[in-house]
Amino acid sequence: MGTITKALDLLGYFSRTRPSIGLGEFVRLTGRDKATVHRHLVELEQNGFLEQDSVTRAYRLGPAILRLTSVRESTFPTRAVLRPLVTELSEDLDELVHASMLQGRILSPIFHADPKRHGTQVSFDEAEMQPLHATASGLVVLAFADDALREAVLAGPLAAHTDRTITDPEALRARLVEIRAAGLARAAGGFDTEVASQAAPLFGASGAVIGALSVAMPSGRGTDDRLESFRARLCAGAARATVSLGGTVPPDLAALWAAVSDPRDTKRA
Amino acid sequence: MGTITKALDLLGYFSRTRPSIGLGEFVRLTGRDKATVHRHLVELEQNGFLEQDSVTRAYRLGPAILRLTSVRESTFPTRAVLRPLVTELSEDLDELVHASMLQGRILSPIFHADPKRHGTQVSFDEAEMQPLHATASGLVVLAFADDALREAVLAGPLAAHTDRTITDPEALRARLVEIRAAGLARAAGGFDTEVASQAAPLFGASGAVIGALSVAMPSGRGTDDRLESFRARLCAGAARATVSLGGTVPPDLAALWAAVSDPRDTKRA
DNA sequence: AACCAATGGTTCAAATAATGAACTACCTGT
DNA sequence: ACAGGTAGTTCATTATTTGAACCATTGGTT
Repeated sequence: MGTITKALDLLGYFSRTRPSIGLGEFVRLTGRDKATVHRHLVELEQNGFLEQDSVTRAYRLGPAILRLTSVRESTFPTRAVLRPLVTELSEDLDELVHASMLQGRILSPIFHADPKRHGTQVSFDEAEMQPLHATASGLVVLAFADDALREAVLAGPLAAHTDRTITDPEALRARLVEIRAAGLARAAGGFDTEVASQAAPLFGASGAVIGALSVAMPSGRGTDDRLESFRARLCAGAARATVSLGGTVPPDLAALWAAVSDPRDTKRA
Repeated sequence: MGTITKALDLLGYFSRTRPSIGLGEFVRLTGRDKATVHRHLVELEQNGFLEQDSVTRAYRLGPAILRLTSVRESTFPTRAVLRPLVTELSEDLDELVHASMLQGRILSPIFHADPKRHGTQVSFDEAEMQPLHATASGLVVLAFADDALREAVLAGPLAAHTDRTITDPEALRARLVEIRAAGLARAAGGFDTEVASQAAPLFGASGAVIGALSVAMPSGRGTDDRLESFRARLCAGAARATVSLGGTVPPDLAALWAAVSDPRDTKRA
Protein backbone atom coordinates (compact mmCIF):
# COMPACT_ATOMS: atom_id res chain seq x y z
CA MET A 1 0.00 0.00 0.00
CA GLY A 2 1.58 3.25 -1.18
CA THR A 3 1.66 6.44 0.81
CA ILE A 4 -0.92 8.07 -1.42
CA THR A 5 -3.37 5.23 -0.92
CA LYS A 6 -2.84 5.33 2.83
CA ALA A 7 -3.67 9.02 2.89
CA LEU A 8 -6.68 8.78 0.59
CA ASP A 9 -7.86 5.83 2.61
CA LEU A 10 -8.22 8.15 5.59
CA LEU A 11 -10.86 10.13 3.70
CA GLY A 12 -12.88 6.96 3.32
CA TYR A 13 -13.55 6.76 7.03
CA PHE A 14 -15.80 9.80 6.95
CA SER A 15 -19.52 9.21 6.63
CA ARG A 16 -22.77 10.87 7.51
CA THR A 17 -22.68 9.16 10.88
CA ARG A 18 -19.01 9.97 11.41
CA PRO A 19 -18.50 13.43 9.94
CA SER A 20 -15.42 14.37 11.93
CA ILE A 21 -12.61 12.22 13.24
CA GLY A 22 -9.76 13.01 15.64
CA LEU A 23 -6.20 11.80 15.43
CA GLY A 24 -6.65 9.12 18.06
CA GLU A 25 -9.78 7.76 16.46
CA PHE A 26 -8.01 7.58 13.11
CA VAL A 27 -5.17 5.65 14.71
CA ARG A 28 -7.68 3.19 16.14
CA LEU A 29 -9.62 2.88 12.90
CA THR A 30 -6.59 2.34 10.72
CA GLY A 31 -4.26 0.51 13.07
CA ARG A 32 -1.44 2.67 11.76
CA ASP A 33 1.16 4.58 13.74
CA LYS A 34 0.12 7.88 15.22
CA ALA A 35 2.97 9.85 13.69
CA THR A 36 2.23 8.47 10.23
CA VAL A 37 -1.46 9.21 10.48
CA HIS A 38 -0.78 12.67 11.79
CA ARG A 39 1.55 13.60 8.94
CA HIS A 40 -0.97 12.30 6.44
CA LEU A 41 -3.72 14.34 8.05
CA VAL A 42 -1.61 17.47 7.99
CA GLU A 43 -0.74 16.99 4.34
CA LEU A 44 -4.36 16.40 3.43
CA GLU A 45 -5.31 19.50 5.35
CA GLN A 46 -2.68 21.63 3.61
CA ASN A 47 -4.24 20.64 0.32
CA GLY A 48 -7.76 21.54 1.41
CA PHE A 49 -8.98 17.95 1.52
CA LEU A 50 -9.42 18.19 5.27
CA GLU A 51 -10.19 20.96 7.71
CA GLN A 52 -9.35 20.93 11.37
CA ASP A 53 -11.88 22.19 13.85
CA SER A 54 -9.93 24.77 15.79
CA VAL A 55 -11.61 23.91 19.07
CA THR A 56 -12.10 20.13 19.07
CA ARG A 57 -8.98 19.55 16.94
CA ALA A 58 -10.90 16.90 15.03
CA TYR A 59 -10.69 16.73 11.26
CA ARG A 60 -13.54 16.97 8.77
CA LEU A 61 -13.63 16.87 4.98
CA GLY A 62 -12.35 20.07 3.41
CA PRO A 63 -13.56 22.39 0.66
CA ALA A 64 -11.16 21.13 -2.04
CA ILE A 65 -13.54 18.28 -2.64
CA LEU A 66 -16.37 20.64 -3.52
CA ARG A 67 -14.44 22.17 -6.36
CA LEU A 68 -13.47 18.78 -7.75
CA THR A 69 -17.07 17.62 -7.71
CA SER A 70 -18.04 20.81 -9.49
CA VAL A 71 -15.50 20.09 -12.24
CA ARG A 72 -16.47 16.47 -12.54
CA GLU A 73 -20.19 17.12 -12.66
CA SER A 74 -19.93 20.01 -15.08
CA THR A 75 -17.92 17.96 -17.55
CA PHE A 76 -18.99 14.37 -16.89
CA PRO A 77 -22.31 14.61 -15.13
CA THR A 78 -22.83 11.17 -13.59
CA ARG A 79 -25.07 12.41 -10.84
CA ALA A 80 -27.01 14.74 -13.07
CA VAL A 81 -27.53 11.95 -15.59
CA LEU A 82 -28.65 9.41 -13.01
CA ARG A 83 -30.86 11.75 -11.00
CA PRO A 84 -33.92 11.89 -13.29
CA LEU A 85 -33.64 8.23 -14.16
CA VAL A 86 -33.41 7.09 -10.54
CA THR A 87 -36.17 9.46 -9.47
CA GLU A 88 -38.47 8.32 -12.24
CA LEU A 89 -37.88 4.65 -11.52
CA SER A 90 -38.52 5.15 -7.81
CA GLU A 91 -41.80 6.92 -8.60
CA ASP A 92 -42.74 4.11 -10.93
CA LEU A 93 -41.91 1.29 -8.51
CA ASP A 94 -43.02 3.13 -5.36
CA GLU A 95 -39.80 2.11 -3.64
CA LEU A 96 -36.37 3.52 -2.89
CA VAL A 97 -34.06 3.32 -5.89
CA HIS A 98 -30.36 4.06 -5.79
CA ALA A 99 -27.41 4.06 -8.19
CA SER A 100 -23.92 3.22 -6.98
CA MET A 101 -20.53 3.14 -8.60
CA LEU A 102 -17.62 0.77 -8.18
CA GLN A 103 -14.58 2.23 -6.44
CA GLY A 104 -11.84 -0.31 -6.02
CA ARG A 105 -13.38 -3.13 -4.01
CA ILE A 106 -16.25 -1.16 -2.66
CA LEU A 107 -19.47 0.38 -3.91
CA SER A 108 -20.23 4.04 -3.39
CA PRO A 109 -23.74 5.51 -3.67
CA ILE A 110 -24.14 8.27 -6.24
CA PHE A 111 -27.79 9.14 -6.00
CA HIS A 112 -30.95 7.79 -4.39
CA ALA A 113 -34.63 8.67 -4.46
CA ASP A 114 -37.46 7.49 -2.27
CA PRO A 115 -41.08 8.39 -3.00
CA LYS A 116 -41.97 7.37 0.59
CA ARG A 117 -45.44 6.15 -0.28
CA HIS A 118 -45.41 3.42 2.36
CA GLY A 119 -45.60 3.47 6.12
CA THR A 120 -42.14 1.98 6.46
CA GLN A 121 -39.05 3.01 4.58
CA VAL A 122 -35.52 1.84 4.13
CA SER A 123 -33.12 4.33 5.66
CA PHE A 124 -30.46 4.92 3.08
CA ASP A 125 -27.23 6.76 3.75
CA GLU A 126 -25.82 8.14 0.55
CA ALA A 127 -22.54 8.68 2.30
CA GLU A 128 -22.04 5.09 3.42
CA MET A 129 -19.97 2.73 1.29
CA GLN A 130 -21.23 -0.77 0.59
CA PRO A 131 -19.32 -4.05 0.50
CA LEU A 132 -19.42 -6.12 -2.68
CA HIS A 133 -20.51 -9.39 -1.08
CA ALA A 134 -23.47 -8.32 1.05
CA THR A 135 -25.89 -6.21 -0.99
CA ALA A 136 -27.79 -6.89 -4.22
CA SER A 137 -25.86 -4.04 -5.84
CA GLY A 138 -22.56 -5.44 -4.69
CA LEU A 139 -23.38 -8.99 -5.73
CA VAL A 140 -24.47 -8.02 -9.20
CA VAL A 141 -21.34 -5.91 -9.68
CA LEU A 142 -19.21 -8.78 -8.44
CA ALA A 143 -21.02 -11.22 -10.73
CA PHE A 144 -20.25 -9.14 -13.81
CA ALA A 145 -16.82 -7.90 -12.71
CA ASP A 146 -13.63 -9.13 -14.31
CA ASP A 147 -11.90 -12.16 -12.85
CA ALA A 148 -9.19 -10.14 -11.10
CA LEU A 149 -11.64 -8.18 -8.97
CA ARG A 150 -13.89 -11.17 -8.30
CA GLU A 151 -11.02 -13.36 -7.17
CA ALA A 152 -9.57 -10.57 -5.05
CA VAL A 153 -12.88 -10.16 -3.21
CA LEU A 154 -13.43 -13.91 -2.91
CA ALA A 155 -9.92 -14.32 -1.51
CA GLY A 156 -10.21 -11.42 0.92
CA PRO A 157 -12.08 -11.53 4.20
CA LEU A 158 -15.86 -11.55 3.78
CA ALA A 159 -17.24 -9.63 6.74
CA ALA A 160 -20.52 -10.94 8.19
CA HIS A 161 -22.65 -7.80 8.40
CA THR A 162 -25.63 -9.91 9.50
CA ASP A 163 -26.11 -13.61 10.12
CA ARG A 164 -27.42 -13.90 6.57
CA THR A 165 -24.35 -12.43 4.88
CA ILE A 166 -22.67 -14.94 2.58
CA THR A 167 -19.21 -15.41 4.02
CA ASP A 168 -18.23 -18.73 2.40
CA PRO A 169 -16.26 -18.08 -0.81
CA GLU A 170 -17.62 -21.17 -2.55
CA ALA A 171 -21.22 -20.40 -1.67
CA LEU A 172 -20.64 -16.87 -2.93
CA ARG A 173 -19.10 -18.15 -6.15
CA ALA A 174 -22.14 -20.35 -6.78
CA ARG A 175 -24.43 -17.40 -6.10
CA LEU A 176 -22.59 -15.27 -8.63
CA VAL A 177 -23.14 -17.92 -11.30
CA GLU A 178 -26.88 -17.75 -10.64
CA ILE A 179 -26.82 -13.97 -10.82
CA ARG A 180 -25.01 -13.96 -14.15
CA ALA A 181 -27.62 -16.37 -15.49
CA ALA A 182 -30.48 -14.25 -14.18
CA GLY A 183 -29.04 -10.94 -15.39
CA LEU A 184 -29.68 -9.28 -12.02
CA ALA A 185 -29.29 -9.96 -8.32
CA ARG A 186 -31.71 -10.29 -5.44
CA ALA A 187 -30.57 -10.15 -1.86
CA ALA A 188 -32.30 -9.90 1.48
CA GLY A 189 -30.84 -9.31 4.89
CA GLY A 190 -27.20 -9.65 3.85
CA PHE A 191 -26.25 -6.13 4.82
CA ASP A 192 -29.19 -4.97 6.87
CA THR A 193 -31.49 -7.65 8.27
CA GLU A 194 -34.66 -5.73 7.47
CA VAL A 195 -33.88 -4.82 3.87
CA ALA A 196 -34.51 -6.69 0.63
CA SER A 197 -33.19 -5.43 -2.66
CA GLN A 198 -32.80 -6.19 -6.33
CA ALA A 199 -30.06 -4.77 -8.52
CA ALA A 200 -28.91 -4.67 -12.14
CA PRO A 201 -25.40 -3.80 -13.32
CA LEU A 202 -24.24 -0.65 -15.10
CA PHE A 203 -21.45 -0.80 -17.68
CA GLY A 204 -18.77 1.58 -18.92
CA ALA A 205 -17.61 2.35 -22.43
CA SER A 206 -15.31 -0.66 -22.51
CA GLY A 207 -18.12 -2.99 -21.46
CA ALA A 208 -16.72 -3.42 -17.95
CA VAL A 209 -19.10 -3.14 -15.02
CA ILE A 210 -18.93 0.30 -13.35
CA GLY A 211 -21.80 0.20 -10.87
CA ALA A 212 -25.35 -0.88 -10.20
CA LEU A 213 -28.91 0.34 -10.17
CA SER A 214 -30.91 -1.03 -7.30
CA VAL A 215 -34.36 -0.99 -5.73
CA ALA A 216 -34.51 -1.52 -1.97
CA MET A 217 -37.41 -2.02 0.44
CA PRO A 218 -38.26 -3.42 3.86
CA SER A 219 -38.14 -7.23 3.73
CA GLY A 220 -41.90 -7.45 4.21
CA ARG A 221 -42.57 -5.79 0.87
CA GLY A 222 -39.81 -7.67 -0.95
CA THR A 223 -41.81 -10.75 -1.96
CA ASP A 224 -40.65 -12.78 -4.95
CA ASP A 225 -43.72 -11.79 -6.92
CA ARG A 226 -43.25 -8.11 -6.30
CA LEU A 227 -39.54 -8.20 -7.13
CA GLU A 228 -40.37 -10.15 -10.27
CA SER A 229 -42.79 -7.43 -11.28
CA PHE A 230 -39.99 -4.87 -10.91
CA ARG A 231 -37.57 -6.90 -12.95
CA ALA A 232 -38.24 -5.66 -16.47
CA ARG A 233 -38.34 -2.01 -15.44
CA LEU A 234 -35.15 -2.31 -13.39
CA CYS A 235 -33.27 -3.92 -16.28
CA ALA A 236 -34.62 -1.34 -18.70
CA GLY A 237 -33.50 1.39 -16.32
CA ALA A 238 -30.03 -0.10 -16.03
CA ALA A 239 -29.79 -0.31 -19.81
CA ARG A 240 -30.82 3.32 -20.19
CA ALA A 241 -28.47 4.46 -17.43
CA THR A 242 -25.59 2.59 -19.03
CA VAL A 243 -26.22 4.28 -22.36
CA SER A 244 -26.62 7.68 -20.70
CA LEU A 245 -23.26 7.25 -19.01
CA GLY A 246 -21.63 6.50 -22.34
CA GLY A 247 -21.34 2.77 -21.70
CA THR A 248 -22.49 -0.35 -23.49
CA VAL A 249 -24.31 -3.35 -22.09
CA PRO A 250 -22.57 -6.60 -23.18
CA PRO A 251 -24.63 -8.05 -26.08
CA ASP A 252 -25.50 -11.34 -24.38
CA LEU A 253 -26.81 -9.57 -21.29
CA ALA A 254 -28.71 -7.07 -23.40
CA ALA A 255 -30.40 -10.01 -25.13
CA LEU A 256 -31.23 -11.58 -21.79
CA TRP A 257 -32.74 -8.32 -20.52
CA ALA A 258 -34.71 -7.87 -23.71
CA ALA A 259 -36.11 -11.39 -23.40
CA VAL A 260 -37.15 -10.71 -19.83
CA SER A 261 -38.96 -7.52 -20.70
CA ASP A 262 -40.88 -9.47 -23.34
CA PRO A 263 -44.25 -10.49 -21.81
CA ARG A 264 -43.97 -14.01 -23.25
CA ASP A 265 -40.98 -14.69 -21.03
CA THR A 266 -41.97 -13.10 -17.73
CA LYS A 267 -42.77 -16.48 -16.16
CA ARG A 268 -39.08 -17.36 -15.83
CA ALA A 269 -37.48 -17.18 -12.37
CA MET B 1 6.74 18.53 -1.17
CA GLY B 2 5.53 15.18 0.09
CA THR B 3 4.28 12.37 -2.07
CA ILE B 4 0.71 12.90 -0.98
CA THR B 5 0.81 16.58 -1.93
CA LYS B 6 2.31 15.73 -5.31
CA ALA B 7 -0.51 13.32 -6.02
CA LEU B 8 -3.28 15.62 -4.80
CA ASP B 9 -1.70 18.42 -6.77
CA LEU B 10 -2.44 16.46 -9.94
CA LEU B 11 -6.14 16.73 -9.22
CA GLY B 12 -5.80 20.51 -9.16
CA TYR B 13 -4.99 20.63 -12.86
CA PHE B 14 -8.50 19.63 -13.80
CA SER B 15 -10.92 22.41 -14.62
CA ARG B 16 -14.02 23.02 -16.68
CA THR B 17 -11.85 23.89 -19.64
CA ARG B 18 -9.52 20.95 -19.07
CA PRO B 19 -11.72 18.11 -17.88
CA SER B 20 -9.45 15.25 -18.89
CA ILE B 21 -5.68 15.05 -19.01
CA GLY B 22 -3.37 12.40 -20.45
CA LEU B 23 -0.10 11.18 -18.97
CA GLY B 24 2.04 13.24 -21.33
CA GLU B 25 0.09 16.41 -20.66
CA PHE B 26 0.44 15.89 -16.93
CA VAL B 27 4.19 15.49 -17.34
CA ARG B 28 4.30 18.76 -19.25
CA LEU B 29 2.08 20.58 -16.76
CA THR B 30 3.92 19.42 -13.67
CA GLY B 31 7.47 19.16 -14.95
CA ARG B 32 7.78 15.91 -13.02
CA ASP B 33 9.12 12.60 -14.25
CA LYS B 34 6.82 10.47 -16.32
CA ALA B 35 7.22 7.37 -14.16
CA THR B 36 6.44 9.31 -11.01
CA VAL B 37 3.39 10.94 -12.50
CA HIS B 38 2.18 7.66 -13.88
CA ARG B 39 2.41 5.86 -10.56
CA HIS B 40 0.57 8.69 -8.87
CA LEU B 41 -2.17 8.59 -11.48
CA VAL B 42 -2.56 4.84 -11.10
CA GLU B 43 -2.78 5.11 -7.35
CA LEU B 44 -5.37 7.90 -7.56
CA GLU B 45 -7.34 5.82 -10.03
CA GLN B 46 -7.27 2.76 -7.79
CA ASN B 47 -8.84 4.84 -5.09
CA GLY B 48 -11.60 6.16 -7.31
CA PHE B 49 -10.27 9.72 -7.42
CA LEU B 50 -9.54 9.37 -11.13
CA GLU B 51 -11.03 7.38 -13.97
CA GLN B 52 -9.23 6.46 -17.14
CA ASP B 53 -11.06 6.74 -20.41
CA SER B 54 -10.64 3.29 -21.89
CA VAL B 55 -10.28 4.60 -25.42
CA THR B 56 -8.32 7.87 -25.16
CA ARG B 57 -6.35 6.67 -22.08
CA ALA B 58 -6.75 10.13 -20.63
CA TYR B 59 -7.68 10.60 -17.00
CA ARG B 60 -10.67 12.42 -15.59
CA LEU B 61 -11.87 13.00 -12.04
CA GLY B 62 -13.41 9.88 -10.52
CA PRO B 63 -16.56 9.14 -8.57
CA ALA B 64 -14.91 8.96 -5.13
CA ILE B 65 -15.10 12.73 -5.00
CA LEU B 66 -18.87 12.71 -5.34
CA ARG B 67 -19.31 10.65 -2.22
CA LEU B 68 -16.96 12.85 -0.22
CA THR B 69 -18.85 15.97 -1.26
CA SER B 70 -22.06 14.27 -0.25
CA VAL B 71 -20.65 13.57 3.21
CA ARG B 72 -19.23 17.05 3.61
CA GLU B 73 -22.35 18.84 2.47
CA SER B 74 -24.70 16.67 4.50
CA THR B 75 -22.77 17.31 7.68
CA PHE B 76 -21.13 20.69 7.13
CA PRO B 77 -23.13 22.39 4.41
CA THR B 78 -20.87 25.23 3.24
CA ARG B 79 -22.34 25.35 -0.21
CA ALA B 80 -25.89 24.97 1.00
CA VAL B 81 -25.35 27.75 3.53
CA LEU B 82 -23.75 30.12 1.05
CA ARG B 83 -26.13 29.45 -1.82
CA PRO B 84 -29.16 31.50 -0.63
CA LEU B 85 -26.96 34.26 0.70
CA VAL B 86 -24.95 34.62 -2.51
CA THR B 87 -28.04 34.37 -4.66
CA GLU B 88 -29.88 36.99 -2.66
CA LEU B 89 -26.97 39.40 -2.72
CA SER B 90 -26.53 39.00 -6.47
CA GLU B 91 -30.23 39.73 -6.97
CA ASP B 92 -29.90 42.74 -4.76
CA LEU B 93 -26.80 44.16 -6.44
CA ASP B 94 -27.74 43.06 -9.97
CA GLU B 95 -24.26 41.69 -10.45
CA LEU B 96 -22.40 38.38 -10.22
CA VAL B 97 -21.57 37.43 -6.65
CA HIS B 98 -19.35 34.55 -5.65
CA ALA B 99 -18.00 33.00 -2.46
CA SER B 100 -14.58 31.36 -2.41
CA MET B 101 -12.63 29.50 0.22
CA LEU B 102 -8.94 29.51 1.01
CA GLN B 103 -7.11 26.30 0.18
CA GLY B 104 -3.43 26.51 0.94
CA ARG B 105 -2.15 29.45 -1.10
CA ILE B 106 -5.00 29.54 -3.53
CA LEU B 107 -8.67 30.46 -3.55
CA SER B 108 -11.30 28.01 -4.71
CA PRO B 109 -14.81 29.10 -5.72
CA ILE B 110 -17.62 27.48 -3.75
CA PHE B 111 -20.72 29.04 -5.25
CA HIS B 112 -21.63 31.85 -7.60
CA ALA B 113 -24.84 33.46 -8.80
CA ASP B 114 -25.43 35.88 -11.64
CA PRO B 115 -28.81 37.54 -12.22
CA LYS B 116 -27.69 38.45 -15.75
CA ARG B 117 -29.70 41.63 -15.90
CA HIS B 118 -27.15 43.47 -18.04
CA GLY B 119 -26.10 43.13 -21.64
CA THR B 120 -22.59 42.10 -20.69
CA GLN B 121 -21.60 39.59 -18.04
CA VAL B 122 -18.51 38.36 -16.37
CA SER B 123 -17.83 34.78 -17.35
CA PHE B 124 -17.12 32.95 -14.16
CA ASP B 125 -15.73 29.43 -13.99
CA GLU B 126 -16.59 27.86 -10.68
CA ALA B 127 -14.01 25.19 -11.36
CA GLU B 128 -11.07 27.56 -11.82
CA MET B 129 -8.81 28.38 -8.88
CA GLN B 130 -7.78 31.95 -8.19
CA PRO B 131 -4.41 33.33 -7.11
CA LEU B 132 -4.21 35.36 -3.91
CA HIS B 133 -2.47 38.40 -5.36
CA ALA B 134 -4.57 39.16 -8.44
CA THR B 135 -8.26 39.25 -7.55
CA ALA B 136 -10.23 41.31 -5.03
CA SER B 137 -11.14 38.08 -3.23
CA GLY B 138 -7.52 36.99 -3.11
CA LEU B 139 -6.26 40.37 -1.96
CA VAL B 140 -8.76 40.67 0.84
CA VAL B 141 -7.96 37.17 2.05
CA LEU B 142 -4.25 37.94 1.89
CA ALA B 143 -4.79 41.20 3.76
CA PHE B 144 -6.50 39.46 6.66
CA ALA B 145 -4.46 36.24 6.57
CA ASP B 146 -1.90 35.41 9.24
CA ASP B 147 1.68 36.53 8.75
CA ALA B 148 2.93 33.09 7.73
CA LEU B 149 0.64 32.86 4.71
CA ARG B 150 1.08 36.49 3.73
CA GLU B 151 4.86 36.30 3.83
CA ALA B 152 4.85 32.99 1.96
CA VAL B 153 2.82 34.51 -0.86
CA LEU B 154 4.83 37.74 -0.87
CA ALA B 155 8.04 35.73 -1.04
CA GLY B 156 6.84 33.37 -3.74
CA PRO B 157 6.61 34.26 -7.42
CA LEU B 158 3.74 36.67 -8.22
CA ALA B 159 2.53 35.69 -11.66
CA ALA B 160 1.44 38.57 -13.93
CA HIS B 161 -1.95 37.42 -15.17
CA THR B 162 -2.44 40.78 -16.90
CA ASP B 163 -0.31 43.90 -17.19
CA ARG B 164 -2.21 45.33 -14.24
CA THR B 165 -1.44 42.47 -11.85
CA ILE B 166 0.57 43.65 -8.85
CA THR B 167 3.82 41.70 -9.05
CA ASP B 168 6.03 43.83 -6.83
CA PRO B 169 6.05 42.48 -3.24
CA GLU B 170 6.42 45.92 -1.69
CA ALA B 171 3.63 47.45 -3.76
CA LEU B 172 1.48 44.50 -2.79
CA ARG B 173 2.34 44.89 0.86
CA ALA B 174 1.31 48.56 0.76
CA ARG B 175 -1.93 47.61 -0.96
CA LEU B 176 -2.74 45.09 1.76
CA VAL B 177 -2.36 47.78 4.41
CA GLU B 178 -4.94 49.90 2.59
CA ILE B 179 -7.27 46.94 2.33
CA ARG B 180 -7.04 46.18 6.03
CA ALA B 181 -7.86 49.81 6.75
CA ALA B 182 -10.82 49.79 4.35
CA GLY B 183 -12.22 46.48 5.57
CA LEU B 184 -12.63 45.19 2.00
CA ALA B 185 -10.74 45.07 -1.28
CA ARG B 186 -11.35 46.52 -4.71
CA ALA B 187 -9.48 45.30 -7.74
CA ALA B 188 -9.81 45.81 -11.47
CA GLY B 189 -8.04 44.06 -14.29
CA GLY B 190 -5.56 42.21 -12.11
CA PHE B 191 -6.72 38.74 -13.11
CA ASP B 192 -8.89 39.41 -16.12
CA THR B 193 -8.43 42.78 -17.87
CA GLU B 194 -12.16 43.34 -18.34
CA VAL B 195 -13.30 42.56 -14.82
CA ALA B 196 -13.64 44.77 -11.75
CA SER B 197 -14.52 43.34 -8.37
CA GLN B 198 -14.92 44.11 -4.70
CA ALA B 199 -14.55 41.54 -1.95
CA ALA B 200 -14.95 41.16 1.81
CA PRO B 201 -13.34 38.43 3.93
CA LEU B 202 -15.04 35.45 5.61
CA PHE B 203 -13.75 34.13 8.93
CA GLY B 204 -13.69 30.76 10.67
CA ALA B 205 -14.46 29.82 14.25
CA SER B 206 -10.98 30.76 15.40
CA GLY B 207 -11.23 34.18 13.79
CA ALA B 208 -8.83 33.26 10.98
CA VAL B 209 -9.78 34.20 7.45
CA ILE B 210 -11.24 31.25 5.53
CA GLY B 211 -12.43 32.83 2.30
CA ALA B 212 -14.11 35.78 0.67
CA LEU B 213 -17.42 37.05 -0.62
CA SER B 214 -17.08 39.01 -3.82
CA VAL B 215 -19.09 40.95 -6.38
CA ALA B 216 -17.66 41.04 -9.91
CA MET B 217 -18.67 42.96 -13.03
CA PRO B 218 -17.32 44.19 -16.36
CA SER B 219 -14.92 47.09 -15.76
CA GLY B 220 -17.31 49.55 -17.36
CA ARG B 221 -19.89 49.03 -14.64
CA GLY B 222 -17.32 48.99 -11.83
CA THR B 223 -17.20 52.72 -11.13
CA ASP B 224 -16.08 53.92 -7.72
CA ASP B 225 -19.53 55.28 -6.95
CA ARG B 226 -21.24 52.06 -7.82
CA LEU B 227 -18.77 49.94 -5.85
CA GLU B 228 -19.18 52.31 -2.92
CA SER B 229 -22.93 51.80 -3.07
CA PHE B 230 -22.39 48.03 -2.84
CA ARG B 231 -20.05 48.33 0.10
CA ALA B 232 -22.42 48.17 3.05
CA ARG B 233 -24.42 45.29 1.61
CA LEU B 234 -21.29 43.33 0.73
CA CYS B 235 -19.87 43.73 4.25
CA ALA B 236 -23.21 42.82 5.79
CA GLY B 237 -23.33 39.73 3.57
CA ALA B 238 -19.81 38.72 4.57
CA ALA B 239 -20.72 39.14 8.23
CA ARG B 240 -23.84 37.01 7.83
CA ALA B 241 -21.97 34.37 5.85
CA THR B 242 -19.24 34.19 8.49
CA VAL B 243 -21.80 33.64 11.21
CA SER B 244 -23.67 31.06 9.13
CA LEU B 245 -20.44 29.14 8.66
CA GLY B 246 -19.88 29.08 12.40
CA GLY B 247 -17.17 31.71 12.34
CA THR B 248 -16.63 35.04 14.02
CA VAL B 249 -15.63 38.36 12.50
CA PRO B 250 -12.73 39.93 14.45
CA PRO B 251 -14.24 42.66 16.70
CA ASP B 252 -12.29 45.56 15.21
CA LEU B 253 -13.32 44.67 11.67
CA ALA B 254 -16.92 44.11 12.75
CA ALA B 255 -16.88 47.63 14.20
CA LEU B 256 -15.44 49.04 10.97
CA TRP B 257 -18.12 47.28 8.91
CA ALA B 258 -20.84 48.50 11.26
CA ALA B 259 -19.58 52.08 10.91
CA VAL B 260 -19.62 51.79 7.15
CA SER B 261 -23.14 50.45 7.02
CA ASP B 262 -24.18 53.43 9.13
CA PRO B 263 -25.45 56.21 6.78
CA ARG B 264 -23.56 58.90 8.68
CA ASP B 265 -20.24 57.36 7.67
CA THR B 266 -20.78 56.41 4.03
CA LYS B 267 -18.72 59.32 2.77
CA ARG B 268 -15.46 57.68 3.77
CA ALA B 269 -13.29 56.09 1.02
C1' DA C 1 -2.89 19.26 44.98
C1' DA C 2 -1.22 15.25 43.10
C1' DC C 3 -2.21 11.79 39.99
C1' DC C 4 -4.00 9.19 36.09
C1' DA C 5 -5.61 8.60 31.58
C1' DA C 6 -6.93 10.50 27.92
C1' DT C 7 -6.11 13.65 24.08
C1' DG C 8 -2.89 15.85 20.04
C1' DG C 9 1.46 16.50 18.49
C1' DT C 10 6.92 16.01 17.67
C1' DT C 11 11.65 13.87 17.05
C1' DC C 12 15.32 11.30 14.64
C1' DA C 13 17.76 7.00 13.47
C1' DA C 14 16.46 3.12 10.70
C1' DA C 15 13.88 1.10 7.05
C1' DT C 16 11.26 1.40 3.37
C1' DA C 17 9.22 3.34 -0.45
C1' DA C 18 9.61 6.94 -4.06
C1' DT C 19 12.31 8.31 -7.80
C1' DG C 20 13.97 8.90 -12.76
C1' DA C 21 17.03 7.66 -16.82
C1' DA C 22 16.51 4.41 -19.96
C1' DC C 23 13.78 1.12 -21.81
C1' DT C 24 9.61 -1.24 -24.27
C1' DA C 25 5.38 -1.19 -26.72
C1' DC C 26 2.03 0.65 -29.32
C1' DC C 27 -0.20 3.67 -32.60
C1' DT C 28 -0.47 7.05 -36.94
C1' DG C 29 1.03 9.12 -40.75
C1' DT C 30 5.04 9.33 -44.46
C1' DA D 1 10.75 0.88 -42.85
C1' DC D 2 10.87 4.80 -40.36
C1' DA D 3 9.90 9.02 -37.54
C1' DG D 4 7.43 11.02 -33.97
C1' DG D 5 3.90 10.74 -31.06
C1' DT D 6 1.43 8.49 -27.53
C1' DA D 7 1.36 5.22 -22.67
C1' DG D 8 3.51 2.45 -19.71
C1' DT D 9 7.60 -0.40 -17.21
C1' DT D 10 12.12 -1.53 -14.99
C1' DC D 11 15.55 -1.35 -11.39
C1' DA D 12 19.58 0.62 -9.11
C1' DT D 13 20.00 4.85 -6.55
C1' DT D 14 18.23 8.10 -3.42
C1' DA D 15 15.38 10.45 -0.55
C1' DT D 16 11.27 10.11 1.94
C1' DT D 17 8.43 7.75 4.95
C1' DT D 18 8.18 5.41 9.08
C1' DG D 19 7.46 4.42 14.20
C1' DA D 20 9.11 3.89 19.09
C1' DA D 21 9.68 6.98 22.33
C1' DC D 22 9.09 11.39 23.60
C1' DC D 23 6.58 15.99 25.17
C1' DA D 24 2.42 19.04 26.07
C1' DT D 25 -2.16 19.81 27.36
C1' DT D 26 -6.65 18.76 28.99
C1' DG D 27 -10.25 16.67 32.00
C1' DG D 28 -11.51 13.83 35.48
C1' DT D 29 -10.52 11.28 40.26
C1' DT D 30 -8.75 10.38 44.52
